[in-house]
Amino acid sequence: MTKVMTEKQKKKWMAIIEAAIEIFSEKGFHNTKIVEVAQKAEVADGTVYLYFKNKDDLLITAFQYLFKNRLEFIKKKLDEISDPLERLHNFFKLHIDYYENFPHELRFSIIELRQSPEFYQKFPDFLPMKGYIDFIKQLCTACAEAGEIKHVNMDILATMLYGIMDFALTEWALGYKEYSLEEITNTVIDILHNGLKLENS
Amino acid sequence: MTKVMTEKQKKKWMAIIEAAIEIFSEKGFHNTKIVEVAQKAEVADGTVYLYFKNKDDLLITAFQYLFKNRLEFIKKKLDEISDPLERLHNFFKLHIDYYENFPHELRFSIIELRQSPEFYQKFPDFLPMKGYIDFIKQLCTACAEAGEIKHVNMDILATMLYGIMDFALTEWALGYKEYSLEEITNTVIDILHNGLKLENS
Amino acid sequence: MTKVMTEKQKKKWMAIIEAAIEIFSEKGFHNTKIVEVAQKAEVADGTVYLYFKNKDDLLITAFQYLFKNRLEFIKKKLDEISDPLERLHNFFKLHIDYYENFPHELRFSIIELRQSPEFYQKFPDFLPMKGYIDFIKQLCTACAEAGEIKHVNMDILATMLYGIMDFALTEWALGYKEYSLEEITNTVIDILHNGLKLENS
Amino acid sequence: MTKVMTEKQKKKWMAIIEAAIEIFSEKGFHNTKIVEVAQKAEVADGTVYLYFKNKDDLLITAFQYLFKNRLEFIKKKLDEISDPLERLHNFFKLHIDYYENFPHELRFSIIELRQSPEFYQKFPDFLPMKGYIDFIKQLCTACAEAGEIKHVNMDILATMLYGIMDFALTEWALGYKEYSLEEITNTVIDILHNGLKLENS
DNA sequence: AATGAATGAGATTTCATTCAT
DNA sequence: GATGAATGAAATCTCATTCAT
Repeated sequence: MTKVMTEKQKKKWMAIIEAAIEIFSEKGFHNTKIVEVAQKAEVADGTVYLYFKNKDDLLITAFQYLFKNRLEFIKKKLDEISDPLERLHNFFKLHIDYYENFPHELRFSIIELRQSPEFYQKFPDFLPMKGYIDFIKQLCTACAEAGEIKHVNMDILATMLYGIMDFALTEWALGYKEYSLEEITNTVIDILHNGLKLENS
Repeated sequence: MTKVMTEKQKKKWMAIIEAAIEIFSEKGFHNTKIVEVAQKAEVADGTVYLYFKNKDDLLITAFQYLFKNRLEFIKKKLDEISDPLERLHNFFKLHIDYYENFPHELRFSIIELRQSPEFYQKFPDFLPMKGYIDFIKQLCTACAEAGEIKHVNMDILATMLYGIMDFALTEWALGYKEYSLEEITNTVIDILHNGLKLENS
Repeated sequence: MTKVMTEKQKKKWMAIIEAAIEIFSEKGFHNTKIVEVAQKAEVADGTVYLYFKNKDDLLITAFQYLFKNRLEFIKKKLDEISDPLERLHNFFKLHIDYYENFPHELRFSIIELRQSPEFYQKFPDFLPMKGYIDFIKQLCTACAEAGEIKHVNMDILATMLYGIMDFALTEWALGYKEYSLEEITNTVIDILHNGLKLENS
Repeated sequence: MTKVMTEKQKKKWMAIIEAAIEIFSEKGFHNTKIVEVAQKAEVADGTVYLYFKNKDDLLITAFQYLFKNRLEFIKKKLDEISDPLERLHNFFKLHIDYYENFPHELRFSIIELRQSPEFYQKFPDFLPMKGYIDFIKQLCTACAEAGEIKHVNMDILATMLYGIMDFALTEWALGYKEYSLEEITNTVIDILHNGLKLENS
């Protein structure tokens, strides 16, 4: 794809990406046909190849687009808050909110994120979650520095937080559990903050 | 496959399952060719179809085999411990130990577990994690009843615990982080038990 | 296949159908490989599937094409004749002529027409001979109404006539008999018309 | 297969042939699996290959067995009749009777008789109908010699007669027509004997 | 640039046949 | 001789990608 795109081309690029995300999340990468994506984006099959090198490239670009969007959405909202702990708690809520509003993006990032190792070997620079987890780490570090939480390994903490959210959302999305997302959020925040230990123990 | 198998057949069945797990975890389900599995198991392509209905069946059976084995392995070890909290902590350690010993099983269960929704629709009874999470729930409930931890929603707690382990292991397996698995385990246990709140806050 | 075809596409469609008829009649349906058909039609394997849903569809469409063509060819020629008996006799001759001119169509319709019951169960609407036998029935009925032949069960008569032609042609096509097709035609017409009874008996 | 068979082996041979005829006639040659035949005959798959060289051989032998049996059955019955015309008429009735009693043999001989030309090329000696049509020819010749019917080309007449019966039975077997087999037989005999010409024409 | 018809490599699965027991 | 597990060749059909228009 040429570097500079006209407005019209940018629109087409986005139409394809968004069609791709929607269908990837419904059917999974391997069960998605390029024709379907093209049809949903209202372009010809061949056109997809004018904008993306191949199907892999479409997937990767879709991920990056998705994570970048989500992080921007959340960062913007968090800008209004200054207290570090408050910011961390709200991050959780926003992350979960986001998926309530864009459910197939959830399915997409959950289902397709974990590609085969071969995929990662082929594209070692594909680290869509990195920016995301780094941001969580920053939030945690800020809390620790403000004396609001303990000093633990912040890499581990951030990973742990992402993992909890990711898994809980997965289970919720797959419809196995009856509890509400809000209930999850509150329970998780409570456990993390206060621990499981009984107060008087 | 006929219900009753001779010893020889059982061996072949296992050879195929294990070859499948290994290759599925290296390449992912869709990039694995039955011929490869057959070759690794040292049987002919057609033989795979004597033991498994089709590729999907092979995947499903592989999962069930894996989860059953892991849970049995862990349950056996935990039998020696009676203190509920001790049992919960050890469960963590054993879960993580297990994967240190069988690394491609980790990759397999992490990578392939979350199939496309279509897959779940096709096989609604395929809930390999269910038994696993139920067991975690039992461990937690025992702790709560013994007055060792707070009474929270045990479904959420169990899911959360699984999610943490799962995600941390994924990150570790994919090689993004330098910290050791032991460090993860200890940090996680500490956070969950004592919370992130500073002692004197 | 889309309903509307360009001239170029129609040509390709016909090339495939005709290649199929030729090879089906040489080798039979089950011994015909799609690749062979594609090669003879000078298209890629995949192209066959752009024009026909699958191999069964190709067979069915080929039949319909063949019977429709033959019936049209014969009807056109018969239009020039008005005497009912004359028309019936000429129908015979034309039917047989047709196959002398298009020998593999003969082999095709003879060999493949009688598929397994399963085939008929799968495609209950596939009655390529129906139009053909109905037309014979009309010819016979016209003769009877014109007082040129006896009133017998016209369904049976039509079926009988088709059966005679079909079987005689088969034997001839398979090369068992030395007698000419013309000799067959004349003998058959004589027997049917005058009966086997001796004049003076 | 060794030339000399014990009683037990003969039984097995027949069990396989009869299973084959039954399944071939239900599903057609190409849709019949050797395993199915073996199961119905209550032998192992491998055993079929002890008695028959391969699937083709099984088909050929089945045909020969069938035609020989039918012809013997009919000849025996006809032995009781001496008038040539009577014998010819009864041949018709018996032929049709036979199939009423053994319906899948009908389907079998109708469906599978006309294999691909390749099949005939491979097995030029496979002429199961030959003996049958020859017999019809003898019956006709006898009538002619006895002055009961006209002298026409007896090859053609015999072929014609077989063709009529075959096609009428096919149509009847496939269930397209409502008329009874008896009605067919009588109409056919009448037409052949008296012709279609009106008496007074 | 956009189209979509055409391509053809590739993978699952079946099943006739073999062969060790 | 009988068994039936194992073999592996073979064929349909799909779909990412190309390319003539």
